[in-house]
Amino acid sequence: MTHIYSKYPKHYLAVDCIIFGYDIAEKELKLLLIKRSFEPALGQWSLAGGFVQENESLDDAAGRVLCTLTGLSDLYMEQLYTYGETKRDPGARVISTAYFALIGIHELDPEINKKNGAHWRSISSLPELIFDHRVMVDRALKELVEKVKVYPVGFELLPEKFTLVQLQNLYEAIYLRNVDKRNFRKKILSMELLDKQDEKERETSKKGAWYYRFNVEKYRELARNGFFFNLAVS
Amino acid sequence: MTHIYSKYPKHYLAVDCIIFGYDIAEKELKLLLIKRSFEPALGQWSLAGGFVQENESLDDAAGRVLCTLTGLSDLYMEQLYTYGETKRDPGARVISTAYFALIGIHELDPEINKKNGAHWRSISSLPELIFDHRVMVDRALKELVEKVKVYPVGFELLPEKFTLVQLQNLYEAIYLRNVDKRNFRKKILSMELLDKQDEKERETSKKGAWYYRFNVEKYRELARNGFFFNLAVS
DNA sequence: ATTTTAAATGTACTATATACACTTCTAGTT
DNA sequence: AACTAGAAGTGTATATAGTACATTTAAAAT
Repeated sequence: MTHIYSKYPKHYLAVDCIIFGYDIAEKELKLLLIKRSFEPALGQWSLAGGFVQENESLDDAAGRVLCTLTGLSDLYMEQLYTYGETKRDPGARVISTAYFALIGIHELDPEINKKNGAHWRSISSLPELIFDHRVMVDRALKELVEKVKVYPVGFELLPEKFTLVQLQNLYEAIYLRNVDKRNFRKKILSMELLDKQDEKERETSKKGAWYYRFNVEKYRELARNGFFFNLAVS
Repeated sequence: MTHIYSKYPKHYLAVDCIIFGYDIAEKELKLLLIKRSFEPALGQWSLAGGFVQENESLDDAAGRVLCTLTGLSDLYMEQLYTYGETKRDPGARVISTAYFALIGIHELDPEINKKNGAHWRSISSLPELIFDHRVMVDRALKELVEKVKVYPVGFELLPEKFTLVQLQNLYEAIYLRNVDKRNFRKKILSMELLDKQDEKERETSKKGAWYYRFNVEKYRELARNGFFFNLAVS
């Protein structure tokens, strides 16, 4: 007996991951891209992707792709959009769900990258990407800008301990504009979500800059009570 | 010769549409739901959906489903989220991309609804829905609330001509809270996007309320120059 | 003429966002 | 020991936007 749905066509389904990182030294937002080692489009740059298997959800598939590539699990990850144009992949019709992920570059072993053909590339000078991957990246960038305004996701791109200067530089790299130092500090500190550490970062200045940590528990507690994170600039 | 992707599994792909309408008289947000006339889940309530065909994009599929159901094309429509849990449909593994659409209830011929088994149901008293459709609706509702704050999409739910009272009632129905009449009017009128008509709505009061029209061209022009629509309330 | 009902209107206050420049700290140099 | 250099750190005044709030106006019905 044929299945009730059997008169409908089936499709290849993929996930593609837009993986953001932030380079503290260069003060630049980066993307983890793959130099393809297989056809079609061998040798060209692409997002990390993979086909959705029978027994895994979309989220699982994206998590698997991310974990295979980075060796990391429990990354910040979010579904972005599903791209379903019939001709988007010249190899065959493939529908692809894009995910964006945020990872601290420091967490990632450069050896793993080498092994996987993965490279961090600056947002400001991206190579040409295959298929509609550039469209995905542009959407992810927009989403990231909106997201960091009202959710404390920027911290995912920094190490556990970070300075206010580093945090501000990150926001400037995402917003692509300068932010007033005093207003930025006033705003973030007034939320009382950052715990000042007894330790200074001493690489970039003689004076040194105090380390802070983002207090996730406190944020969750406040958010439950209707608190809204906000670091938007106009 | 087998195709390069042939080692990967294929999947059923569907679209489901969360169709919002607004009842001016009842001042209530509504959803267009289907009483299923086929298995699985015959007789239960569901969103309007359909399978994605070989030769159509996801957007096309959603447009087709909407058009089949309502007889209307060029509806306001937007991709919402893709649901890919393996067991979400008990009939078979089906990945579904949810779209939300906004339509003016007045535009829709009640006869077409009858023919299609479609019914407008109040958001405040929705029946139980099949599969994960309730989850889709909840996400769409959240999205709608955020959307009407910063984009002029609420007008899609009203007739061409509407009064400020009707517009405010719509926002109150979406926000699920009362809004100050004077502040609301001040805000929307200061944007100078509404063209006052020489005609009054006379059904609901002796005095009558002036009709307005939303000026799309003006909005587009302003938006190009960095203007941001905003009818958020805190 | 009076009543009734919903539409229409303005101002004072509060909170948030923005603009802006000097002082502090400390390692390295003289 | 004093000086220099370079980045970290800090406060206030102004402008803008958000909020709270009550009376008048219009017109149909009696």
